[in-house]
Order: sequence, then structure tokens, then C-alpha cells
Amino acid sequence: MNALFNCIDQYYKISDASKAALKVLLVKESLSKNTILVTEGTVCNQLFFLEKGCVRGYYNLDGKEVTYWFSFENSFLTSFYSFISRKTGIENIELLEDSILWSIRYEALQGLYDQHPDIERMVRIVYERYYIQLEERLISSQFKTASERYEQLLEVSPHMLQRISLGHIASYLGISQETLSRIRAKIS
Amino acid sequence: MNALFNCIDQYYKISDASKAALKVLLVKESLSKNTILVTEGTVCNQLFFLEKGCVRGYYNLDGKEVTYWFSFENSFLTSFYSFISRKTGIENIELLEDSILWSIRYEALQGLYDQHPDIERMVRIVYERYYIQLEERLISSQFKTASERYEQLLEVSPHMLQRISLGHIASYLGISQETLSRIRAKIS
DNA sequence: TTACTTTTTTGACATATATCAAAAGAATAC
DNA sequence: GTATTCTTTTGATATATGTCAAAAAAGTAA
Repeated sequence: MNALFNCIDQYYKISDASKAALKVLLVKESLSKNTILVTEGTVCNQLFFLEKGCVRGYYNLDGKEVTYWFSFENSFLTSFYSFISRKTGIENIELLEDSILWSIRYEALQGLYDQHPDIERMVRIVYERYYIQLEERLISSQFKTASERYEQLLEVSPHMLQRISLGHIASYLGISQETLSRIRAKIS
Repeated sequence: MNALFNCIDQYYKISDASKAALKVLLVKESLSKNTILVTEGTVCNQLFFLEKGCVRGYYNLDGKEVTYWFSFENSFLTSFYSFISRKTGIENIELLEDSILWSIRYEALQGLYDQHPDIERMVRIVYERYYIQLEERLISSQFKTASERYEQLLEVSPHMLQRISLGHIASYLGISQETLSRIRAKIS
């Protein structure tokens, strides 16, 4: 659980009382590779913190799986659309490695917001950061070529290549696996 | 100012005291078409609410202007990266029509968060909604064809075509103006 | 090891989109 | 109302990327 509190501290330091209140609501889950954490067509009621492992979010488009995000150690994840809007989502979340997660339920989190404004502030700040990250990703996806996107990935997140199959990475970059393979051949 | 408070109410109803506190910090600005509201290379210190008019955010890439968002009546806008991270941004914001805006300064907003947790909650909820909107946009930009993106725009935001030039819309969709023109010719 | 499965690469070809140039059309100013 | 500017469309061609099929390479299990 230390990893989670260290992570929180980097966004906004919450009081010990708030930490204690949060602590009792957290559930630890150790799950193995290939587990589906969230399934399309359901309402996602949990926010997760990933302590160890690696995860992808994807949805099905014309029979093909489209991966549009990955999460690694020390990050928050959920099916944001569903979690926030309280509606069923089209997203699936799958573990790509054996993972350790902490989860908190939607209602429990709302309760924390009421009791501990500093937790709500921390979450507000997390959303801010996640928002600008997403914005950057939109820009690079929409206005850069496939090669540029791959080279940017190499620069910014080289660890991804160590841990994730090229098929998933190609999907994440919005290109076909064959094109990614050719881009790699050209570079090296 | 009613438009702003109506808009806020749709996210989360804040107390009258909070409204009053917010009111005194707001500055009204009536600006004319083509005004540059935020300039690249500066730190953006204001969050805006657009009461009337229409605005675009763009940045310069290899000498070309890339438009990546528009805002219309009743929405919040700023150079989010700069406003949130407190660093200089690469973004420019330009008025596409004569507009009426309300602005609040960064420090003033932080002060409101401290004094009025319900304002921070409202903003947290705004961020949530904006986040999932951005997520949707990422998906459609990365995994749909140019025609699909245009048709989606026609469906979801037909008003854009009434008010925004095709050059800007093409940029927003991540395609060249010529391609957009051909897509339009094919459809009709 | 050997067989089997999954992942990655390569080849041939099709398609979508970009680019450059020019024409047509619409809006604005005098 | 004409000239001027800005926006949109059209044409010809180039390029990037996708698709389908198959081979090669890597990983996994008995």
C-alpha cells in the first residue's frame, strides 16, 4: 500500500486522517496475466491503483481489438467513461502481466470526497494531470505520422517495448502491425 | 453572468455563498473577432468561460497552424496545459467571432478551492466530463477514417459547419482541406 | 529435444490521403 | 458595383499506410 501513498503524495499531500479513512476502503487484488479486470457492457464501479504489473484498455471495433491505453506500476486506472458517467462502457481492461492492484468502489470514493476535501483535491489534481497527458496524446495521434509516433514512443516510453507485444503497440499507435514492423526495419 | 451560473449548475450546484465569492473574482471581457486571447510562449493565468461567440485553440507546426479544438457558448476554456502545469505553452487561442467571456485568475481560483470545497467539487466534476470527452475524441481521431470523422462531426456538431471555415475544420479533423472538400463532394 | 503456438517480418498489391497548382466561388472593402 | 482578398473546389500526381498471404522467428509445453 506504500506505493499507493507515495504516488498520492506526488500529486497532493493528504492528511493522516484522510489516509487512514482511505486505507480501510481499499481492497487488494493479486491477479494473474490475461485476467479481464473490466468487461464491456458493464458499469465499472471501481477505481484501481496498479502497484505492480501492466494492463491494457481496449475495445472491439468491427471484430478487431483496438488497444488505446496501457498502464504500468504506480498509476490509477479504470474504465473512465463508465466510472465517471455511471453508464455501461465499451471498454475491456486486461492484465498483460501478473499484477497487484488496489481498488476502491465508486460510492466509497464519493463518501471520502464528502468527509475529506483534501482527497477530493488530490483527485482533482490527478484529473488535471491526466487531462493534459491525454491532450498531448491526442495531438501526437492526430498530427504526427506513424513513424513520428513510434519514435516518440521510443524516446518517451522505451520500457513499453520491453513489456508489450508489437501487435498491441501498433494498435495503440493507430497503425497496422505490418506498418510498425516496416518502420522498425527502416530505423535500425 | 447568468449563463455561467446556469452552466455551473449543470455540473454541480454550488451554494449561494460560493456563487457570491466567485462573482467578485470574475472579470467580463467583450472582445472582437480575430483577437488572440492566449499567445504561445506565455504562461496562461486565466480560466475563461465563453458566454457568447466561438474560439479556436491552435499551435504552429512546421510553419502551419494546427487547430485542435473549438469552443462555443457555455463552455470553459483555457490553455489547459499551461494553466494546469504553470509552464509556458505552445498554444494560441483566437476568437473566431466577436465574443463575451468571463475570466478568473489562477491564484483566485486556488483561493476559492480553499474557501469553498463545493467549488472544487464542481471543478473536479467538470474535469471528469472534459476528460471523457477528450478520450472519445482521441478514439475517433486515431481509429476512424477521415470520412468517418467528418460524418461524426456532421451528426454530433453540425453547428460547427455553420460557423467555422472548412480550413479550420479540416485541421481539427486532422486532414487536409482538399481531402475534406472531396469527402464533402462525395457525400452530397 | 521436438512439436506446437504465438509473434514478427516480408512481399505484392490496393487504397486513402497529402501535396502542389490552378480555377471557381464567396465575402469584403472601397 | 467593381476590384480585391479569402475560401473552397477540382485535377494530376506522389506518398504513406492498409490488407491479405505467407514465411521466419521466438516462445511455450510436453
